[in-house]
Amino acid sequence: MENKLFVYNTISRTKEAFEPINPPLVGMYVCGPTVYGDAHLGHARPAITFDLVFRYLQHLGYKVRYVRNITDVGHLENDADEGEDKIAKKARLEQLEPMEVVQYFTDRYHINMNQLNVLSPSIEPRASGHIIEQIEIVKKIIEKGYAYETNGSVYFDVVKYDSSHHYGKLSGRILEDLLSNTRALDGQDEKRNAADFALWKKAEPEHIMRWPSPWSDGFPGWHMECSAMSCKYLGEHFDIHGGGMDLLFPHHESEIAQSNIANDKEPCKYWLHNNMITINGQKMGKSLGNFITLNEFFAGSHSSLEKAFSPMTIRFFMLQTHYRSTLDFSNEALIASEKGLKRLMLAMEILDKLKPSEVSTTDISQLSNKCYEAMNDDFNSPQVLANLFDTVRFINGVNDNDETITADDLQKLKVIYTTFVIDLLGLRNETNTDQIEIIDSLMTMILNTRNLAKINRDFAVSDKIRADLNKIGIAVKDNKDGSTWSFGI
RNA sequence: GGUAUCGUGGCCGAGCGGCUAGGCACCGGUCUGCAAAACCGGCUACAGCGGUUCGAAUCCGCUCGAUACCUCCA
Repeated sequence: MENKLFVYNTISRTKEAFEPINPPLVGMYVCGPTVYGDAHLGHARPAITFDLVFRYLQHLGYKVRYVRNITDVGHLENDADEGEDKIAKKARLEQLEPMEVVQYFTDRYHINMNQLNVLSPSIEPRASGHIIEQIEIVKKIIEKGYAYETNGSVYFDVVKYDSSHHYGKLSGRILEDLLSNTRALDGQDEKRNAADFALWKKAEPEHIMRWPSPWSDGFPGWHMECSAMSCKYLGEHFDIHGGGMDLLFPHHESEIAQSNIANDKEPCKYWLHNNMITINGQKMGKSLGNFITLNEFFAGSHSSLEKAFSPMTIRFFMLQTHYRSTLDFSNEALIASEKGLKRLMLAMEILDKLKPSEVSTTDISQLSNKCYEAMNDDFNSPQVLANLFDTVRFINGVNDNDETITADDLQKLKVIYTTFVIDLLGLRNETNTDQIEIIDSLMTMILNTRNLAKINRDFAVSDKIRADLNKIGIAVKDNKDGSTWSFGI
């Protein structure tokens, strides 16, 4: 295949040719959700971004092992409450076992991901299921002299590490700046330096989630789980590590440090980061009242939403923006996407029904190339969509007999649309295909009746039928040849 | 304050030195009993100020603004 994929590597700040370490195998690790609440837009973006990457790499013929973790241990409330495990807190409030909370929100996360047509990763490991692996890495780092124990907790010695490696090379930081910028901690400083981070944390008595270790009953430091699980399933040095840009520092930076000491090598070859999301230009936050979960989007049950937005609308909207750009949500923008998606899906339906002619009035071959070029340029999905929309105009033109297409080109066009819209962008028509045949028969009956009224010039009746159908969400359109219907307005 | 990512028309967003983005909205027109869809046409921007260049939205510098991270923890 002559396709040459280029990906933007955060660590080099440039687009690099993608060359797997062991082709055709590709290992990809992406930081998954912390399951202590319903998924929101901040979860949807990386999921959809790396779903696109996953789909495209497979399309190019690579055998991809995609690992996306579930974080289910040792989280703190980062807002008001101090020192309490996010999951443990929720468990206490709900009178549930911590693992019950984890299960509940993991299931709900999976449902949301299915709705967004995000493919399941190859492996979805849980941090709590890999405590032993994490402890082993901590031991290794201690043996190599880059970690120390204080009061049952183990910390990574960032200052020592930085003397031989560059701590901050991923996020563009310099250790001296980090140290000088760090605010003075009040009290119990177990760390030698402010920049040091925990590899193992001793659990306080009230902390429910805890595991035995050589140092204390406690839980692993945050960065440990990704190092342990990526190493276990993808090896010490794998191809792609992805995640949100908010994880750049300190999370991914620290993973690099751990890996360099534990395994004497970089964890991965390419670092890919998706950009963040804002709502009406503001960051999303519980305190700002614009914290909207995916379920609220799908149901339209949040005060700042004018209406419900379907999963495919959300997906389409995200794909209309490049993954490395910030993405701003607003009702107006979502409504625009909803209509755009509908136009695209309608064109695909029309495409299925087009009749071929002797000649084509446009050059189809360019479309495929343009779409591949866009995808190869760091997964430029908005450019792919723009290319497809250019052809929508042509498809409509054929339908209106203003343009013509040969049988051969028609077949090619169908393949291109199926490949890019359905397979790669992962968009799908949201009407239920099981029931659509019955509905279609019913609608034919209704429209025939309505047509009788029209022939009799009884427009009061014909308009009432159309208006009533409109109310239940069915649009009727009259053409020269008859009437057609569709879901929507 | 530091680091990172960005600042494009009414809105959302591609673009990476010269040439068209695309979607939505809006305004005309074709079609139509009416409407919608579809099609045709119109509107047409690059935060600001300097600089490089024959030529800059695109490169460089500064200013302003936005978002994320910079904390014990995930």
